[in-house]
Amino acid sequence: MERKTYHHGDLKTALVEAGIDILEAEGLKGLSLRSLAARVGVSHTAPKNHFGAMRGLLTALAAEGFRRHAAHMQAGLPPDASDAEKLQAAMHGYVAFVEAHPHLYGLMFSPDLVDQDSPDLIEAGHASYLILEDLARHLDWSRKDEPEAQVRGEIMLWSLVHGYATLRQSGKLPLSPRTGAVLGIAEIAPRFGRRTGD
Amino acid sequence: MERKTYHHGDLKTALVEAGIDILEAEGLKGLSLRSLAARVGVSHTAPKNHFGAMRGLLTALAAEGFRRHAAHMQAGLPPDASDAEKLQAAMHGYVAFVEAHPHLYGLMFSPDLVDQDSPDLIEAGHASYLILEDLARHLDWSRKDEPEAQVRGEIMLWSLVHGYATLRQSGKLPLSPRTGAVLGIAEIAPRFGRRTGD
DNA sequence: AGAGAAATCTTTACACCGGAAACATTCCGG
DNA sequence: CCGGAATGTTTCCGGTGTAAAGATTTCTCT
Repeated sequence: MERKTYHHGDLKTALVEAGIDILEAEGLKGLSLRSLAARVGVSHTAPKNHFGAMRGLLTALAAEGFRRHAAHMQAGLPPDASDAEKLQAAMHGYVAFVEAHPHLYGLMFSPDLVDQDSPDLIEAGHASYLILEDLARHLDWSRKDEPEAQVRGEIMLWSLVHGYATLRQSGKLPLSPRTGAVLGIAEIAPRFGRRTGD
Repeated sequence: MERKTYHHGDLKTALVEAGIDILEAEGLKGLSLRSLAARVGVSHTAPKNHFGAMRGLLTALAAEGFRRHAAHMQAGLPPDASDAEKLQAAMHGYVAFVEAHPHLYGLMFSPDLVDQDSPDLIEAGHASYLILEDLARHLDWSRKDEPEAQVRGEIMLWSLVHGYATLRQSGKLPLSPRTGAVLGIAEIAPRFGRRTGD
């Protein structure tokens, strides 16, 4: 990458894009400030002006990861379908995204590498979570003696998808298609809650 | 750490113990071959004889993590209790361990840092999983049209605990005690499956 | 338009890191 | 008891993140 001007023009977004590219191609260990800067055609200290330090860069990458994650789930929702079917599709999209971008998803949940207080990250993460939450809202988790079971149910749903996806990612679950299929868990999930009106 | 003999005597286990200590005190970024070797009182290349490289050391740490994880769950099981109560206790112990040793648990599920083919790691990981599996075996997940629902149920249970624990660890779940309490999810979990004979 | 301030990028230097290679010391089995 | 194997050290190398100081461009204000 050569450039003619002293200033890059849009270095910040270029670094984020190249950073995600490296992350997906080589994983975290392949992502260094120097290799990243070289790819963009800039000195290895240039990123400091935009991200402060490595931690800031990784935080920006994680936030972008949440945005892409949300977009991927959103894009996979069938427009005319029941809530249960939409939830199923969202969970399927969730797991598929993790499987397609394991390093990026891992970074998104690495508090040691990412600044959890970043407003950008918090907003992107919350927006992503809202997709699942909205779909789970239509399930009835309540019991008379547990007024907060609804919220707890949403957390459970998230825990289930996140846990399954990360276990797959870490190679702990052999992907025997009949037992571990993504669809399997997405099919069975809505049975956790009794649908309203059932 | 000073020593009088040229040979350490039991360097391998000393490195594992010190490695876990550093991991828990400072996290992964604080764990370097040099800092570790210095703490044990040995040159920074000495670990190579026992672990080959950094990857081998981290693999040994992860395997030890699985052993401690299993021991922690096992120790927390009430001796005279129903299967449902034991499962509850095991899940509680699972989450508690992750919360007490976040960096160690994170390493245990980091395929980029750990050799997933290590026999030692595989055995330790499997032994740990068996605790949950045995307890979940007494739940009846089966439906007539899904002969493999039992296995799928065990995977779901593991996904749920693992997902909840790691979401907590990553700070994504605010620990509002009434909604996110560890006990809450442990209480609600057995309802996923219909107990045999209910 | 022009001058000073701010933003952006480079160069240089430093401490730390993991790993390879050659060497020193100790242990252990024939 | 001796020679090979195991264990540990020294030295060196390329690579890393970051701090500091200087160069270049753009922005802002008058």
